[in-house]
Amino acid sequence: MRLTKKGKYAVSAMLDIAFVQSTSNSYVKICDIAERQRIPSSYLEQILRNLRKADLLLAVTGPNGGYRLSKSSSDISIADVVQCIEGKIDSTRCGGTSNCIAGQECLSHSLWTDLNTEMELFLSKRSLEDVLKGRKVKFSSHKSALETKNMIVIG
Amino acid sequence: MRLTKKGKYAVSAMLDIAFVQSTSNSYVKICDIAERQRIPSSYLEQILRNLRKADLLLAVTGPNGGYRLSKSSSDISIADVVQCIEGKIDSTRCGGTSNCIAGQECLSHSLWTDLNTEMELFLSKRSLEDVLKGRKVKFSSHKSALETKNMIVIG
DNA sequence: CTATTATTGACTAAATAAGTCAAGAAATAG
DNA sequence: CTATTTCTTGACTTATTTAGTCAATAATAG
Repeated sequence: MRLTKKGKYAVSAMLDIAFVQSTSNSYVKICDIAERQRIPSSYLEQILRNLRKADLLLAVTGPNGGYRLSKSSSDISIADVVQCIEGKIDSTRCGGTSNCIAGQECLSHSLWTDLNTEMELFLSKRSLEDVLKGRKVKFSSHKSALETKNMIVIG
Repeated sequence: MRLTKKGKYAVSAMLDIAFVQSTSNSYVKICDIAERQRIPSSYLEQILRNLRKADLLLAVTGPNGGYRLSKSSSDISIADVVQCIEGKIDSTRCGGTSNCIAGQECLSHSLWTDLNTEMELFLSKRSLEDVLKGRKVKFSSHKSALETKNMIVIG
């Protein structure tokens, strides 16, 4: 499997957006996400662009624009996000063709495909909402999203 | 998690050795493993060296020398092999320190550590022997290991 | 019109993985 | 003891991937 910073940034960003949406109705700007999640904003642009193309995000240009989840945070799995950014998970040597060596499938082939399946399952079972809920929130609810901006550590 | 060609080569090589040992008593030479498993032999040297340093292999120099497993194939897990080559699996952004962002633990932190745990467990549960046994062997048992050499695709 | 914000694609830099090499040391067969 | 076989070592190069940058463009609210 592949799980790079880019994929982790993507998950952090999606969780950030999901969180902001859960407390306000506004669109979320790249630069705000970048600041909160400590992600280089020009890199984040690239990432959010892919998430949008994959229809996981909606974007609105212009003043008060930004990003929104395209569907409920309970309908987007971590696997959706990771696969969008990292591509299809594949641990095999042959790229899944089973032509590992001299046209034959090797034994570790199924070891790696089984591992893939395991990981995909793990990430598919968890929605953004699940992950958000897993957290003991660190700020009191009467504060606005803006006020607590610096405290949100959803990364 | 990290799982590169190097780690997969290592697993292939260990399975190859385990297999040869299960049919004969001889030490297994780098160049034979390299040929069967299609691994650049000078790269394989480097890999086997690490497996030896980690006491997963024993080596004997000189004519009829080569490598042997240091213990039973049922006592060496895939996790042992992968961790020896790839180092400790760590998917978190902070390197496990929980200082993800501004000194605070981020929410996805536990997502990634849980994923780590899951994968480690998966690989720990499988010994070399288990993986070998999972295979429907493709050659009849009356042939010698040497005769069937080219058919062994344990990769 | 102007300010704001996403969009695009091509670009560079840094890190990591993959692979090579040459010289050496150990063991053994003969 | 000598020639051959085989592992040992460490430094090296190259290729690939990841990470990050940038500048110009397009859309929209007010």
